[in-house]
Formats: sequence, C-alpha cells, structure tokens
Amino acid sequence: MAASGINTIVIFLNGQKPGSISGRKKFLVMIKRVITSITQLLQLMQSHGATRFYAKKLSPNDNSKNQIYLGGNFSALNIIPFKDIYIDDSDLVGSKRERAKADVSFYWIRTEGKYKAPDAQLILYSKYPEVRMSGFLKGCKNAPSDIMSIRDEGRVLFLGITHNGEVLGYATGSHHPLSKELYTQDRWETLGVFIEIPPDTNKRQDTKSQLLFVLKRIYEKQWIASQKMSINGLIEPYSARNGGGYTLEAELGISPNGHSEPDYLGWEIKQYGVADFIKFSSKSPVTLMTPEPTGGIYQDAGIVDFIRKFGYADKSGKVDRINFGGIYACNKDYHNGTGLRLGLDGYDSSTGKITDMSGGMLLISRKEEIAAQWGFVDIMQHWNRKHSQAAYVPSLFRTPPPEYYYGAKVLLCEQTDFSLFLKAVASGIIYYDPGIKIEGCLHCEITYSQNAFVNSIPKLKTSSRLSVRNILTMGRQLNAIGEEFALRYLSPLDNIRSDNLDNGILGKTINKLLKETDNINDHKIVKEVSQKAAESIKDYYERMGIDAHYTNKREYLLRASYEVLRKEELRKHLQSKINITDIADVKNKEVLEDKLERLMAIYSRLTNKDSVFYIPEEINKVMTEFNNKEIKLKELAMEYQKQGMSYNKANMIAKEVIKYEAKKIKGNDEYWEQ
DNA sequence: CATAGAACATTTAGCGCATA
DNA sequence: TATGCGCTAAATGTTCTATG
Repeated sequence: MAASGINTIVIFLNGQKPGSISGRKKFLVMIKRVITSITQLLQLMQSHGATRFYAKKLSPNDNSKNQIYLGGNFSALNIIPFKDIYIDDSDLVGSKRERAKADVSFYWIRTEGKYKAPDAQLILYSKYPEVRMSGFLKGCKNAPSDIMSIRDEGRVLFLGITHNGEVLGYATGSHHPLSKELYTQDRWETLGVFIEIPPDTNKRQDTKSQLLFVLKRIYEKQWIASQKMSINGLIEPYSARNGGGYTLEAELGISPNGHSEPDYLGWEIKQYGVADFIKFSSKSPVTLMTPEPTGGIYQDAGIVDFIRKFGYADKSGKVDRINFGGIYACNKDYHNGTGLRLGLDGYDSSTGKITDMSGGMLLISRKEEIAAQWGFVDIMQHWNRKHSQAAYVPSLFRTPPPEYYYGAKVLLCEQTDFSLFLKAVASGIIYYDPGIKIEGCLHCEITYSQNAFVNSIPKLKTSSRLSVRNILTMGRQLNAIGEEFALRYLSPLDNIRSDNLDNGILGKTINKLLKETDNINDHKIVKEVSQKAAESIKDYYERMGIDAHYTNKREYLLRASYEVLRKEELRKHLQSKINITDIADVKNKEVLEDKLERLMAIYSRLTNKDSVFYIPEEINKVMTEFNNKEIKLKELAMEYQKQGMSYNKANMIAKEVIKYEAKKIKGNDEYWEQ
C-alpha cells in the first residue's frame, strides 16, 4: 500500500541509520508493524493503555485551521477526557469574548511511539454551542500535519482513550486502508460525531455478538416503518400486514431473493408477532420451515390429486375452491375434514432414536394410505441447514402507518440436533399446519408451527434456563439479552445544552433510557405526565411574562422544568404502582419494580464519579454561567432586532452593552467596598 | 387526520484576521 | 508559510403546527 510505504519512509527518516545492520533489522520490524487494519491500530493503542476507541470521519472542515468539530453540544466531554475547564479571557486580537477551554492530554501515536501535542485543547463555544478541538499540531514534532492540515474528504481521525485520561490520536488519509475500512463498515454505533469502535473488533468470527449487536440497534430504533428491500437493494415502504419479516430483513440489509431464507452472518433470522413485550407470547404460530413432501400421494400423484382426495370444500362457501388445512400433530387424532393424522415411521419415541433412516414423517389416512411423506434424510438436511443457527425476534405491530417494533428478548437457537426436532414432533410440540387451496390455479404453502416455543419465552425471566430447555426439548440456548440491553443503553449523546440549567442532564437521559425500555402501556403514562408538565410550564410562562415566541429561551426553560417535573411524576407513579397488591397486578408489579430498579441504576451510574457519563458539578456551573450570559445577550440582541436592527448589528451592540454593564457593576462593587 | 411548510436543530463550510 | 481563533452562513436534518 502506498500509505504504508510512506509510513515506513518516515520511520526511516526519523533518526535511523539506513546503512547499519541494526537499522535494517529495525526497518524490517517496522514493515511488519505498519498498520493496515483497524484491529492492528486498536492493538497498538491498547499497548499504550487505551481502553475506549472512537473514530471520526473527518469533514473537510475538520482540520487544524478550522479545528475539529466535536459536536453541537458538550457531550464530547463525556468522550474526551480533559483537564479543568477554565475561562480564557486573554485579550488576543480576534478574540471577542471570554471562552471556555479545556486542556487535553493528547498524543499522536505511531508504531514507534507516542508524541505529545502540548497545546491540544478543547474549545467550548457556549454560544452555539459546540466543542472543537484545536492545537493538536502545534509544538508536536511528529504530528500528522500532512493529513490534519488539508481539507480532503475521507480522512479519519481515530482516538483511543486511556485509563489515565490520555487521548491517543491516529489520523489516516482518504486512501489509507484504515479509512477505507472505517467507511465500508456499518456495524458500529455512532456516538455524537464519533463512531464507537468496540475493543473486541478483532473477534470477527464471533457472529453471535455481531448479530446481537445489530439486533440491539434495531431494537433501539423502536418503531420502524414497514418496509421491504427490493431485489436491487432499495428499501421501499410495504403496507401489507406480513411486513414484519421484510422490515426486519431490510433493517439487516437482506433482500428477499427468491427462495433463500433471511440469513445474516449465517444466522437464520425469524420474527414473530407478539401482543406485548411483557409476555412475549406469539400472536400466531411460528413457522419453522416449509419443506415439500418427498413421498406419498402428494408426491406420486401430484398436489392436485392429493387435495382433491383429502381436501374439503371451502367452509365459507366459495365455489370452485378446495382447502387443505388443519393442525396435524402426532398426539392428535385423525383430522375431521381430511381424515389424516401425522405419524412417524422409523422412529422410536421411547428411546428418541431413529430406527430406520428411510422412514420419515407421514400423513396417514384411516385406510393406512400414505398421503404424504417427508423422508428423514431430506428433513434433516432442511432442519440443520435452517436451524444450526437461528434467531427468533419478537415484534410489535401498530398501524397506521404500519410499523414494527422489535423486542429485546431474542431467542437464539444453536447446535440443534435433528433428534431433538423429532422428539418435539413426536410430542406434538411441532406440528404440521398446512394452508393449501385449489382455486382454479394452484397455491401451495406448507407451514410447520411450534407453539411451545412461544409459550416458553416468558418463563425465561422467572424460571431457570434448564426448564426452558426441557420444555423446548431442543438444543437451544436462550439468551436473556433483554436485561443485557437495558444495561447497555447508556449513551452520552443527549443534548446537554438544553439541560444545563438544571440537573436536566440526568432527567433527559433517563427519559430516553426509559422510553427505550418502556412497554407500550407506559407510553400512556409518559404522555399523561408530559401533558401535565407542558401545562404547568405554560402557566409558568404566563406568570413570568415570558415571550413565547422567544423559542430558544422557551426551550431552555421548558426542557429543564419539564424534565424535573416528569422525573418526579414518573417516579411517583412507579412507586404507587408497586404498592398495588391485586393478584392481577403481580406481574405488573414485577415489571415496574424492574423498571424502577433500572431507573435507580441509571441514576447511580450517571452520578457516579468514575463513570464516563459523569459531569462534575463545577463544570456544569461554569457552563451554566456561560449559558446564562449568552441568554442575556441573545435577549438583548433580540430586542435590538425587534427595533429594526440587522442581526449582526444587534448582536454587536448587545455585546458591548453587556460588557459595559459588567464594568459598571464591577465599578459599583469597588465603590461600595471602599 | 394527513399534509405541507414553517420553525427549529444540527452539521459543515468558510471568511477574516491573527501569530510565530 | 503553517497554524490558530472566533464567528457566521449555508446546508442539511427533524419536529411542530396550521390547514383544509
């Protein structure tokens, strides 16, 4: 790679003696250590103590001249460790106001070491607000000036954060393999302007965690409009009621191409509709697979004759229509309409073993005719192919518009064994559920369904895994990822700006977190509470004579007070619910208790000083002060604007006025002190 | 009650002036 | 020349609200 070549040369120029043997040896070592993948970079950063990793796709404007944009709020402070925030009011030419800054221990890393950028700092523009990083090249000998001072698109800045608060930087140009790798991936979460790179990115082969990661993201999206990915990869809205599978597939980037089943990293993905995310009980049977019979009348005489022989006239009275439906389980008697039952041939249900591989599942008539047969061999193939790795995702549906919400509790099936499948068939857990009709033209669909599967999911929480496994009688591993998800919600992404006036940071975050974990029923609560809050805020405006048109200020106040109020209310509500002792509410209670616990956990995490989400009080204070000042300024400027001044002029004059008033106050103080 | 478009929010681009 | 600061404008994205 060209970039690696350049890298090597640079190493050479930096103090190596090309002629010497040791130099050459080192040179060879260096070649080996040139970084060509993100994994390698993470390893390098880890060797310097980094534990968290981020990347920012650099916009042209993210350069040393214009500084690197770190987001339109102060949440970047959650990501980049910094020293104290201080106010730089040195009257540099060009500096028009006081500005908050925070020093950062920033190092550029290379394969051969790390180099401190002594002047790196964060600038906290409270007015807009935004955070930018600057000074990262100044005074640093080995800084990647060639990358950080240009405006190329496609550049990437990788950051590694160490335990002791150092920031390690690594910049790559647009043609660098790392940049390309970052631009082509889409599995990582974004955190503000950053992409969060998980430390174990090198464990590529772990498709399970990858799958869970993606499913989590889909879950976090909450309601997703019904969609379907067309064969050419375009996502289109989809309005029919069976969009649950398509929507999930589209989210996973799978387009339904003919017969192939939805497959993500080797995992068979199935979704099933549920009525709520409490019980997770399926609305309808879950289709396991739809294999064609390999023998019997169905195969020999053909499907038309098969249905003519065993089917029944349409019950709703449609003429010229013969149906073949019903439920056929091994523990069920002959079906009334069709006179068939499901049986197993060549299988000993007492030992659970196949006695004859040429046997199979049969649909048998009272006259002992074999209406249809599925040979063990074929079915086994089918089963193992489809269910060696499968994930079942619950979904909620609502309309209009048609939308799906995929649940957090996903059932993962691994290492299935065909004998377990047969066991389930023998016991009637898995049954044959056809829906075939003849209506002039043919339409054929065969569905295997399994009810126990759905029923057993709610037990996950209360009973042990073993019992679930026993019920399922399949080699399945259940992962209670719901809980895991709940704990992993935390994201410092929130718009801290609007909440700075109070401890709204916590409120907002909790709001978001709760929303994400809420059950449907709780939307009502949220709505109720927010309405109440909105009313009282409106009240407050009127009392205070606040101009409702001044939306910025309104927003500040609204959000701050709203969050405080809502938080309180929600808590009260939860608390009261928990006291309900009705038998019917026991389950409810459990859910609510769980939620309250979660709420507390989130709280403690956010107020925990060791947490990356913690923002110290002093900083909040400084920033609040700033914001207050800015609000004042904006107000004043607004006044001038109302009087007909231009935006720029009004702002300038307001600035001067405030400066002047500050001086006046200071003067007064001095006067009184004397 | 869907809808357009207004209002608001977020992100990126870039100017003008500065220093060393 | 390379770098940095402060700010604003433009571009883009999202949410709210008036309207028929």
